[in-house]
Amino acid sequence: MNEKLVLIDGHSILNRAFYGVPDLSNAQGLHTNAVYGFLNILFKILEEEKPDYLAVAFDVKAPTFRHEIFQEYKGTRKPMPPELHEQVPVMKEVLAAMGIRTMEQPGLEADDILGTMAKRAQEQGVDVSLVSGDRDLLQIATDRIKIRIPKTKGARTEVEDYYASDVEARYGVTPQGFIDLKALMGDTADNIPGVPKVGEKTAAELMKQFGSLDGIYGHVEEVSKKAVRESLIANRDLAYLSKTLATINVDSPIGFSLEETRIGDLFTPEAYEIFQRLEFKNMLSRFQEPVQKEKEPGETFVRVDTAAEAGAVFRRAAKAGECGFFMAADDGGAGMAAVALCFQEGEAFVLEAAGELTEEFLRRELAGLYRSGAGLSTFHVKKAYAALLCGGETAERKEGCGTGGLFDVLIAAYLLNPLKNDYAVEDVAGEYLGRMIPGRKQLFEKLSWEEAMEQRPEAFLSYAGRAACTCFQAKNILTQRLEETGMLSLFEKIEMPLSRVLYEMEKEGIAVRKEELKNYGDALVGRIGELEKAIHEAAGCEFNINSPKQLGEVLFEKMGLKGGKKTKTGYSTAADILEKLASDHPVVADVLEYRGLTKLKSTYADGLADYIGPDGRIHTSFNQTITATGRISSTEPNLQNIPMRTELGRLIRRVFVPREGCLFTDADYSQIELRVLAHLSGDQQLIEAYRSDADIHRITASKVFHTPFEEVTDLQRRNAKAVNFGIVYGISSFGLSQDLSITRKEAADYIEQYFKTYPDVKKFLDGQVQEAKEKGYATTMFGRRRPVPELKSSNFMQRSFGERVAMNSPIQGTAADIIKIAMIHVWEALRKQGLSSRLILQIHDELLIETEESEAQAVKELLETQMKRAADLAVSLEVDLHTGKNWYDAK
DNA sequence: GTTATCACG
DNA sequence: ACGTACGTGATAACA
Repeated sequence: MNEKLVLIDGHSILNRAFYGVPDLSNAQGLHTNAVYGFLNILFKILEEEKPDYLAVAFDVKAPTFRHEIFQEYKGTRKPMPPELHEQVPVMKEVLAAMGIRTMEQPGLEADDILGTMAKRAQEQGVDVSLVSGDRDLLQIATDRIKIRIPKTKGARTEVEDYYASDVEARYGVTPQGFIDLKALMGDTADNIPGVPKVGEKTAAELMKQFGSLDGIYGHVEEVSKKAVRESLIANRDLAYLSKTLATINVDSPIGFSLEETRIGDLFTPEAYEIFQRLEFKNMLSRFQEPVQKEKEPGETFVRVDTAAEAGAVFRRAAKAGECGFFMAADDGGAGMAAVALCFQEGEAFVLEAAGELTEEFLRRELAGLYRSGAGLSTFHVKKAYAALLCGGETAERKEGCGTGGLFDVLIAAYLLNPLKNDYAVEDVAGEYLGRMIPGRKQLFEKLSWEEAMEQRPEAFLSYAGRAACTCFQAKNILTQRLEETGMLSLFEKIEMPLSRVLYEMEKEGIAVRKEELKNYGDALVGRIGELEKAIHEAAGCEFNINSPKQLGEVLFEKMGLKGGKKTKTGYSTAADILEKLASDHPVVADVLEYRGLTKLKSTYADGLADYIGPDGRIHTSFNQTITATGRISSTEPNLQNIPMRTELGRLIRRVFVPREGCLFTDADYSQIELRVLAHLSGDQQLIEAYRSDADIHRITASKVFHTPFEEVTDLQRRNAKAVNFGIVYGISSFGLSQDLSITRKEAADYIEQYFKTYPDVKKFLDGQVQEAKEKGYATTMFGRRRPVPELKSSNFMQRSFGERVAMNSPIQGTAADIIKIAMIHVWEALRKQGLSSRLILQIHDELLIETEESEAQAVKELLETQMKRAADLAVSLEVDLHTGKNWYDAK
């Protein structure tokens, strides 16, 4: 078995990875997608080849790059985008850390280095795999040198392999012939002139006929096309010059030997640190276990397993006055595997729920610690309330939401960077304490806390201990960062109290009538069956209507509807496309109806049923650290997207009911985002419009279309409404034209008129973009920040997106801040007034209260008061109130 | 696991 | 010329 060398064309693969992998960046804003993609390709190749030697070649100077998709536009050399440029040194750093030889040499192109290395290795009896995205390398393929070209196919990469024989099979020329082919065609991107009049087709034909460049010139008179023949004769020198230029020099004077490329351990501690920094979390699992650092000097984790000792630990924590704790609890606070405490740097006590230390015991002790008035810092406080609050609250903490003294590291980290997909204790440790610690996934993969505790006791001890220490230590720095960024008050006054409110709302849940839900679902089945039959009949075959792929094929190929391609995988069958085709064939309407009904059935009728608990209620999760703008989200199930817009869908709200003796009170803000816009922009026209208390869309229509208020048509009002929405989203004429099915020109006119009507709105929006460009983030009225890294992108699309985000985020975010404030005040007012009515749902601009019948009036007044006064704007906040015996009736 | 679709504000 | 509305989450299909 021969030894094996893998050679990689560095810039080419990096370039390919850059365009093949969606934009990624780490916490420092460094782009990482190309490096990530490169490593994925590298690992795939290494797994397949298991080589003995490995090296990566770079050009010394690579100012420009040519991407595959630009190859057809010969001569277009795209400058390397800065997002890619900044990744080149990072890539080299990564390779160096992994002990992989990088080869670059002034005066030599990467191709020449690769070719020479490949040839020398071959001479030494070593098999070679050369990985490049560039087909030019095919010329050095032999029966021992394999050229491997990675292709991004959808999500994963496939590799095309070429030995010399494969080149011939695929292109009809030998690797040598490949050079001649290029010499004939030329390649402006590589500054190879080629022979005028000879393009891709002609060159291939000539090569087929004569076999080589020499062959062609040996029989040049036999070239049939006159123009080509004359050009060949006239440009003989040019052709041979081109050949020289196109030839990769496999005898370059390189200063690299095969031996120095021998592979060592790639997964070194240095590499581990870089991977951490780049946030390539899923790649960390490739590292051997021992990479998890030895305990830092002076770091001690103590396992405590008797009640007496545990009690002493809690007393010491209370005495210390400041304590970080970490609860290893998987679901919403129900089961707790362990709790770890840290009240002195570098020292943690881990209390596992076992033996004497029952969960109940731990909860009580924790609650006692909290009642003692100690400052507590933890990660995901919402999960801890079940413990913290057991046994009641102290009188002083019954004021407000009682979150004084609590600090949630998760929420703080979210506020400081709301764009991350997930937050974990280990990330906070790395980002804010500069301490790299092994992550949960890395240590325990998919184990539950309970399993981790049993199967990896030592790792569990140190993870839990470190987590507690991280909470303890991070509080200061996070507080400081919140202060510096102007978000401390947002954190203390809004987010922390809100976490308590959300906990209570989740615990409360909402009652759902199971039988009625079942009936609702059953009622859909009949019609779904009818539609299915009708659609299959119209199509003339049975197929899965739920498959966009099959549906597209049936509609657009078999039935010949004109639709054209829309998505990268095929035809779009989205509702807005189908609606435009509804008049072409009756089956389209059936498909749309079928879609609507199956959605109701699967997501709502069947989907919700799975979440009804033993208490007959659904307890959703309200997530506080998900959205980029500051909204909350709802999962398992999502109760923020229960149907509303169609009557049939809306009927499902009848199954959501208040408990016995209660009714629902529903309160929603009227156009809160537009009112926020009026306030933030200070536009007098818009403010006046709201002060006049008339239909805002109608007023806008009247002004924009220069029509007396009374004569505004429904269409004009609808258009004005769409413009109003568009403004909030960060308007573009294209987006508006799509929404209204009008031309872009007309849409642009509407927008222009709108801005003439409300000139300060335009000033405001422009200012927001400007400010976000300068600062790198957008800000809400309450200081919440959303970073907008897209504004720096060199890509037009991305940058435009950034601009819309810069316009939208302050508006959506401020509205989110306001309703959060309202929620806290409503919750506190209910408690203060001793009412038993409960806040149970929030749907962005709407609150739902399960209201004790006798408290109906009090609740109404309280809701209206608190919601209206949640923020002091230049326009009033209006609230619509409804009551009913189910959610449908209360809207 | 990713993609397309569609429910909500 | 580029190709889009802002913010979410659940489902089914498909790889």
